[in-house]
Amino acid sequence: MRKIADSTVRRLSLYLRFLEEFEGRGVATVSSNALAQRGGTTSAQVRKDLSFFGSFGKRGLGYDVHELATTMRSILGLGRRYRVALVGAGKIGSALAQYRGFKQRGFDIVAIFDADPAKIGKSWNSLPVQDVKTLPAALAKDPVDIAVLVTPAESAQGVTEVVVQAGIKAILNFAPIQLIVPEDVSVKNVNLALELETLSYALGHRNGNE
Amino acid sequence: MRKIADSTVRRLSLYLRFLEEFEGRGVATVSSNALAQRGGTTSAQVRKDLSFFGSFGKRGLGYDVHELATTMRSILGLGRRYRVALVGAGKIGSALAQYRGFKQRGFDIVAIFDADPAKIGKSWNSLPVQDVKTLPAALAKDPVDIAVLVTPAESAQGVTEVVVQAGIKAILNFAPIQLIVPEDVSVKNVNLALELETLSYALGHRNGNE
DNA sequence: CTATCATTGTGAAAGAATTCACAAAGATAT
DNA sequence: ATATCTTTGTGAATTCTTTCACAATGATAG
Repeated sequence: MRKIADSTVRRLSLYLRFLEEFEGRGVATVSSNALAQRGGTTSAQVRKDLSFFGSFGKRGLGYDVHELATTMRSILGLGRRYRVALVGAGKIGSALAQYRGFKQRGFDIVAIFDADPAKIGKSWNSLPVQDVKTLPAALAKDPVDIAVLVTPAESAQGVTEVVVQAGIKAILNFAPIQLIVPEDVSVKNVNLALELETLSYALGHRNGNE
Repeated sequence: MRKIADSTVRRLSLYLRFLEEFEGRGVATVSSNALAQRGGTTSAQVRKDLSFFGSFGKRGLGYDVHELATTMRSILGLGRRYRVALVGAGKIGSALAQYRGFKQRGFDIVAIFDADPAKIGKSWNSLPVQDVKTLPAALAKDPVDIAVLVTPAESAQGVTEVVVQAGIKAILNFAPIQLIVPEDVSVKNVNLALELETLSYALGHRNGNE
């Protein structure tokens, strides 16, 4: 399949959220324009995004909410649950472990690792914090789909190599460095301080919103 | 000044981080290529990004690390500290309140608000959780620069209107909805579940990393 | 059954962002 | 000094993304 832009995939994910919201409210059909307004984009953008994957609407009527939601879930690979390992049991890691949003959307945190002896052995949300040294063995026994890295910047690349070695193909990285990975491994970066810095830039240059 | 792309600003923020790292290691000069490699981009991209703001390098030599870092900080508006109010004292909010990364980079959380009577009055990291109803009065007395919204989706727009009314011009939004704001207010969205969903898309379509 | 209205799907156009490629400037070695 | 090497800054070319605009399709009202 043709390469789909990251920005398109993100929007699909948003559309799905809106579709589920409409579904919950019992709305049966929705137009590209309604989706667009809810997502802060244009109806042409919505239709173009969908068109990369097929044609799902009815002219004159719009899209069947339930049907489109199902299609979106299938495109996004959300028809199954994902096993997630969390590496790094610091402040942010702790919040993620407890955050219900992940589980709600099909992502189950099934293992937590850290290097700090003070944390190893403690239980978090009923999961034991394991020694990161045991990560290869643990993942060999119980493989996971996704690793979430919440380590300090200086240990992130090392941990990356270990999880890649363990066969993981998807990493959500909170450490503020660019990870080097083989090209069949997907990495998404989240950098909270960086988001604040783009806001401080905007405050200094007063140019509207994103 | 000419409108600068958001992607450029984000990269500048990354470059600054690398520059500070080089600075810490006592490196005196750096080439666009060195910065590019560290940031997972190209040297032409680095030079183009910088060129929007001026010309800071020496041909044949590169950039003075300290000088460029100072320039970047000034461009990004990081020559000062920012007062931040946190709205929403849930799991993620709690982690952010404790996260040292913000303070380190000049962002001080100075007030926390929530609507839940069970949380109001408790202290978090030595800051009292205040009733969100008192937000307008509190911000009138002690203004802040940035609001971080960590509320449920359904209350986010309401809170937004309150903080906008209070004169805030920058919002970091963790709620999974598109906030409607006047155009002189900057909004940055962070949506963790959405990041995981782009990973699940990638896992299903096996197309390399971001 | 006909006219009108709503809405999709999509090529083509416009607009943005990235990469290329090279002259200009300066560093370094001999 | 001179030749060679390094690296910047930047227009031009390219590639990617978004928006436009409209024919095609079907719904709806009279």
